[in-house]
Amino acid sequence: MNAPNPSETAFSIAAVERDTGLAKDTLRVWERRYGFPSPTRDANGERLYPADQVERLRMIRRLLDHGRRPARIVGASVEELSAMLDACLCPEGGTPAGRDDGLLQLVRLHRSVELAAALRQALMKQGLQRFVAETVAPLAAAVGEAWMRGEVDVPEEHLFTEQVQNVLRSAIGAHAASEGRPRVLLTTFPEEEHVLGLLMAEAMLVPEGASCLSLGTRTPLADIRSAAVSGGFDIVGLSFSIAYPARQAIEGLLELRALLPEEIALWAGGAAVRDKQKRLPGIHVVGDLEDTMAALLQWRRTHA
Amino acid sequence: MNAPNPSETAFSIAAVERDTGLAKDTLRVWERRYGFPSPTRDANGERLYPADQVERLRMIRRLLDHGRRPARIVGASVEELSAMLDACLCPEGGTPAGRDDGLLQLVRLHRSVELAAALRQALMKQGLQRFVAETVAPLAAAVGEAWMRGEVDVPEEHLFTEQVQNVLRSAIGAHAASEGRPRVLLTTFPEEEHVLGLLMAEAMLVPEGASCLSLGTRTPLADIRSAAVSGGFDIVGLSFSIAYPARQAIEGLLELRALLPEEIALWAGGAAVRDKQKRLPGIHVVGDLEDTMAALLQWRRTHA
DNA sequence: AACCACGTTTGTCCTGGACAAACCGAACTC
DNA sequence: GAGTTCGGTTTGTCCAGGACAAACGTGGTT
Repeated sequence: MNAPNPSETAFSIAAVERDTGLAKDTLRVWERRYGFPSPTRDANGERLYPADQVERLRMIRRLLDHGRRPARIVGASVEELSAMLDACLCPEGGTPAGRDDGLLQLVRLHRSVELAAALRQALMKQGLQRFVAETVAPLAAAVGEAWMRGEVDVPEEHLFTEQVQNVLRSAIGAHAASEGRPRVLLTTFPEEEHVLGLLMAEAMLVPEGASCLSLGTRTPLADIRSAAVSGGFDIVGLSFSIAYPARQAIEGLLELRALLPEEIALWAGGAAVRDKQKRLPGIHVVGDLEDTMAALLQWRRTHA
Repeated sequence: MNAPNPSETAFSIAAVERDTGLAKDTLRVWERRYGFPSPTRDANGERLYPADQVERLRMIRRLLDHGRRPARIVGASVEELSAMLDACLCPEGGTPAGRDDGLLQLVRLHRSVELAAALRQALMKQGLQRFVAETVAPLAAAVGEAWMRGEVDVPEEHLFTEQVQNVLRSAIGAHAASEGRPRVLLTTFPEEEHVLGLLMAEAMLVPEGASCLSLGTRTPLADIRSAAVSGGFDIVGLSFSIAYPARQAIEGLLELRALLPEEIALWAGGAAVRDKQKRLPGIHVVGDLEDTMAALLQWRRTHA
């Protein structure tokens, strides 16, 4: 069962790039500069990364996503990395008390059938908005933390995304296509692939009678503008995951703000833009889902 | 409006990699070997690809996806490439007569609002199965052809996928989660990102009373096996887009067949596996959507 | 018609050097 | 105290040109 088959315990540079998201050039230059990683070589002189080094690289990648810089962490031991990862979690201390980790366990154990069933059941019981606020959002946060800890990986994250997407899209579609105001256009910037933020926003807005259209992820700026103008939208909503570089988000938002006619509002949500309101004049930063509801009410008051 | 701003008419190698899907190493080695592309250089000696060369590279990429080899096409002129692309389309000659290209126009013109509305309307009128067979599938084929011709690009393809996904997922969700047989597990291999094939299959099967679970795209083989076994599925369905290398599909399918218990059937659909039935013993190749229905009937007859 | 051996094509990997953009912290201004 | 400007440092990406294994097509054989 655990035969030390090299093809199972060591990885080519291309495989490591896929697994860690670190470019081949980056892996080579780290080796040159910091002495890590230090892959062995195969008969042909090509790098072979042992599994434990790949694991360390994954931890490093997670820390980079949280804003650390390479110099201090590429040389660190597994224990030090682990300590840093812990420090990143719950900076205010302590896991939210009483959170239901049952769903998280289903994700971790790949229990796809049970997960799908449990999500549908929660939706029925809570209704769409409470389902999003009380089940999906906490679960997404829990999966994100587990990701940081290395307890979930790409396939688990994928399973989670897919099942939540299924449930949310069906529920959103069940609301009769509304003609109500405001008309909201939802999407992300071209470098952002995460779709759940959009779906959660849509799921909060649609039951309130807003009419939403999602362009999906990765829409070029010019396309956002033309869709917003030609579709007669009142609001454009952008979503940013935690891994999106804050600087790039701000730059892109300001550019889009300049592109859009004044009467179309621009809303931005997600970890990358939280607390950046002062740097984003003319843009409404929505910190969380409740903020979204508040923003909606405010818009309606203003445009009565 | 059309100021010859170099930053708008020339692209870095990284930008070309993103736009064409051709790796940086590949672009450099083609330049060395075939003399094309032949980018200019910026002040720092870095490659700058003019827009027309990027366009040619895109055409080349499309031909590669259809099985051509680089030696004959990398040196070709735009006219020759264009002729080859035409030859790839409708090898039997002639566009399907009377096809409704209205939806395709909406995709090409980025009319997201109208597209979403038209799709919903078609669904209402036709019902889920006919909608998939008569509207979605032809539209997907038309978008694929337009992609080959260069008339649609990433953003248009993305818009199309997103809107169809929305409509199909809500329609599928509207069917009460069925307990019926067979129980079908749907997914793709890790290198395959296209999700529409899965959704179309699910949309055909669910109204027949089958109970489907989609794991989404990019599921590792081992995860497919464990999900299929632990979920008590009767059938595992895999979908392959036209760009998926046939060789890799066959290899992966045989490996998965060996991994799965005998009593779980394995179905494969999509352009990459069409006409490969003889090379896939123990695997059911479904050529098109009607084949899927036939396969379902046959399964029920066998397992009565 | 299916299969295998052989030469060719083709993408990926290598080294080691270079540089610009991103980033940090300190000094400075409002 | 909050924000800005400015050097110095870090860091990712790019370059050249060589090498090789895997993928591919072809022609001969069963």
